[in-house]
Parts: sequence; structure tokens; C-alpha cells
Amino acid sequence: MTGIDPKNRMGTDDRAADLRAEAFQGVRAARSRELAEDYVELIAELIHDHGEARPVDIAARLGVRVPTVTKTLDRLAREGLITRARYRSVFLTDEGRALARECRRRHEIVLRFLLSLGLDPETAERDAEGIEHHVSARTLALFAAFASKS
Amino acid sequence: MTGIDPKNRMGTDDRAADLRAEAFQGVRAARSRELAEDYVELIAELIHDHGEARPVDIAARLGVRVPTVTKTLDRLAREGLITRARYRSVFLTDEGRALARECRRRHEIVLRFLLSLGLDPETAERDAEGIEHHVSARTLALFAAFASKS
DNA sequence: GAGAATTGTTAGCACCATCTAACATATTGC
DNA sequence: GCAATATGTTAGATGGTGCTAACAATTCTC
Repeated sequence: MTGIDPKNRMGTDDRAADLRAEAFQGVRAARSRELAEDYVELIAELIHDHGEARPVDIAARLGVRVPTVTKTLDRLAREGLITRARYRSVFLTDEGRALARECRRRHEIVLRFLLSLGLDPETAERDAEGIEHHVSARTLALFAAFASKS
Repeated sequence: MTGIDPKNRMGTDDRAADLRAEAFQGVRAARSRELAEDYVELIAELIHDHGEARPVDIAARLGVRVPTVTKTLDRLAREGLITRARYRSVFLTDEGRALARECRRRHEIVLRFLLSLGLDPETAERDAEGIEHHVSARTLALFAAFASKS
């Protein structure tokens, strides 16, 4: 990830293009975080509800195959979000737990916001899942305020 | 892309897990469409504003390198969204143009909605970029209604 | 506790998106 | 119109996410 040199002289609409490029880079960064966030959020939920998070359950809830989960868990472990032992279930590190909390909070705010807008629960859940990773702190604050006002 | 067999018997919370899995599969599908949508939207804009869409400008605005653009354009051409000749700039097919229109419409609705919520323009633009690909038709309708009401 | 069923891992494939380096083509400016 | 500059392509690497098939470990059941 080397990034783009911002010191290139272009046409008259440099500023707009730069802003745009920044926005896209933000989106790309969000995209690479998304999956990790989905995982830790789900793992926290499984541990809370079932006492443990097993790859097979993670796979079922994400709609992917178990080997895919294994591989992604390897990455999360590498990144310090979870710990695990071979053939055992998964635990969150402090960092993972913090991320999960943060994600859950965002998810709930977005969900409540969509519901307060009058969306049906099923669509709201679906859209919240997609939207939650792309909402800035500022927007989130507005969503929260709006939802509690209505 | 083989998908998951839905005929597996699980615990008591099958229903919830299945819904969740569906939601995630939707998000994944959206993710794989995202980049194509960003490209056609941008290409349409460049053609409109500058008369043509050159890889170098696309790259500048997306914040990626030119070879990355070349490769992605190959995919878009394969998918029938654009046409191009070697060392020449890019054109949208009818299908590409339709998609671009659709994307632009969604983008604008999301953007206006965020602005009407009181978000500053810069953050609104940034967040719209991320959110627009994850908004269902229903949610979009609500956004549009809300924005025009305020 | 042994055999069956379930769960988890490994290996190997495919595809996508990103990069740099090297090369090919167009465009521009004199 | 030629040389310099700008733009575009190809090749090859990296790393992510998905799959299936084959194998390993654990858990369940009798």
C-alpha cells in the first residue's frame, strides 16, 4: 500500500479530483476493514449468546464455507484481534473486544435510525449491515440524535 | 460462486442465522459491484465534463495507479459496461450508461439526504461515496422523501 | 471406550485489486 | 516532422476472499 503522490500538477479541477481520490481511498480502507469488523462483531455475539464462537457457526451466519472462515480467522489472529488454538473455538483479544463493542454500537445506531425513518425491520437489518462500515463519526452522531428525537 | 446449501439442520436459531447469512451475502454481492459502479459513474462524469474519459484521469480521481485502471477497465469491457480501443479513451455502452445514470441518481439522493440531515458537505460527500452502494430501493425512497420534505 | 458423526485444517485452485518496472504508443512543441 | 513528454499496456509480485477435496481432530452415542 504505497499510496498516491499528491504533488502532481493537473488541470484546473485538481482540488475536486483530490477530494474525490481521498474519498475513494477512504472507501477502500473501509472495505478492507469491513470483513474484520463483521467477524469480531459476530464472534462477540456468538460468545455472548452461546458461550463460544465456533468456526462452523461463524460460517453458517456469514453464509460462507468453513475453510474460508479458517483462513480469515488466521488473518484476524495475525492482526491481534482474536486468539485461538488448533481445533478449538475463538476468543477476542482486548483489542478485538473493543472493536466489537464499537461495531455493535454503530450497528445499533444505524439500525435504529433506519427503523425510525419508517423502514421495515428486515430491510433495515439488511441495509444496516452494509451501511454501518461507511458511516463517519459525525454522521453517526446525527443518526443517533435523529433516532432518539423521533 | 457456488453458494451455500440452505438445507442444513442447525440449532434453534436457524432462522436468525439464515437471515443474517442472506444479509451478508447481499453485502458481499454489493461489494463486488461497488468498484464497477464507481468506475462507470466516474467515466460518465468525465465524459460529460471533459468530453472524454482517459485512464490517467480516472486514476487520479480514484487515487490509484494507471495500470490498476487498465486492468479494471478490461474487466468492465468483459462485462459489457464499456468499450475501448488500445491507447484510446473509454466509452460507455448502453448498459454502462444506464448503470451510470442509476448510480448518479442514488448518489445524489444519498448526498442530499445527508446534507438535509445537517452534515457538512465534505463529510457528506465522503460518506455518500461509501453508503450509496449499500442502500436498498426502499431506503432510497425514504431518503428522497425525507430530503425533499426538509 | 470404540465407531460414527461433526468439526476444523490443509492444499490447491480461481478471481480480483493493487503495486512497480519496463516497454509501447500518442501527443505536443519547437 | 522529430524529439521530448505524456499516456497506456504488459509482466510479474503481493495479498485478500472465496471454493472443493482430502485429511485430522474432537465430540457424541451407544
